[in-house]
Amino acid sequence: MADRLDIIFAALADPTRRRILAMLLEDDMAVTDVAEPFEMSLAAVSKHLGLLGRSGLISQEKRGRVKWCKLEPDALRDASVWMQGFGQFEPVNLDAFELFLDTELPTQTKLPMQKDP
Amino acid sequence: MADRLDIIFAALADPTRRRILAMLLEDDMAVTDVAEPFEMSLAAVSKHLGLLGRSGLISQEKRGRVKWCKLEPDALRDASVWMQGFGQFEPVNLDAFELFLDTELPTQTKLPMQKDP
DNA sequence: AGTATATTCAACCGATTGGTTGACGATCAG
DNA sequence: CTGATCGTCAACCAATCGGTTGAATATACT
Repeated sequence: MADRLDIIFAALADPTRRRILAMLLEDDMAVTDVAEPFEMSLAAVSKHLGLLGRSGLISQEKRGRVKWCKLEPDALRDASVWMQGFGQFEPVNLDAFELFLDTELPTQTKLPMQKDP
Repeated sequence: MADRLDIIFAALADPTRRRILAMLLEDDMAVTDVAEPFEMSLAAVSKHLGLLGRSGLISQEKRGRVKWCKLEPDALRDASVWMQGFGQFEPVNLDAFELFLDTELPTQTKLPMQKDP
């Protein structure tokens, strides 16, 4: 039942996981290396990585005995789009932005309003 | 301890709360009216609103016996900026959006990239 | 004053979360 | 084969979450 956005936002709602994502922004890493800067156990970090993997924010590929973690920034798109719906705060000017939406993008532009089952 | 981003993302990680935010995008609402379309108890919705209030995503002002809830989209800015750091992808339509920014808006347009502590 | 409306509070519940530890299965090196 | 390394699994724990119900508190209506 858990919506995709639920999972993404929940994944982002933890500082350890955000820090992991920031680390992976620089380069792919093995699980052990991801865990190294943290003060918690390896198992704990492994769990975080598992959750990030299930959320789609990272992918994991095992090569030999090491499992490589790779950032998948595309997974953030839905969440980002959702937030854009509220982001009239955005760079500047609400009216101009709405005008932009209405004129430049004839198709699917309206903010992704979401029905709930 | 809980970082501001923790609270924001956690607040967004629930479909009920996202739906509430979407409702408030249209207009300010009283607690009872917010609760009306949901199948859960009023108290449950009140809790959600409390959490949204603590997150800063909405503000609440009591006038008479009714408490008005107002969306505060600025609270999303930090989270949005954080996500932009990973979102090399475009907000809506990259080219058109940048054109929009450059033409309609002479001032502060570039999206801020963010360093991580 | 008495009643209805708007909202929260308090206590409770089951499920989930973020962490621990110790054992375990793979895989590599000597 | 032996031993070290990589990573997960399973069981446990305390805290939080999302929901319920019933009582309590304001404020408004008549």
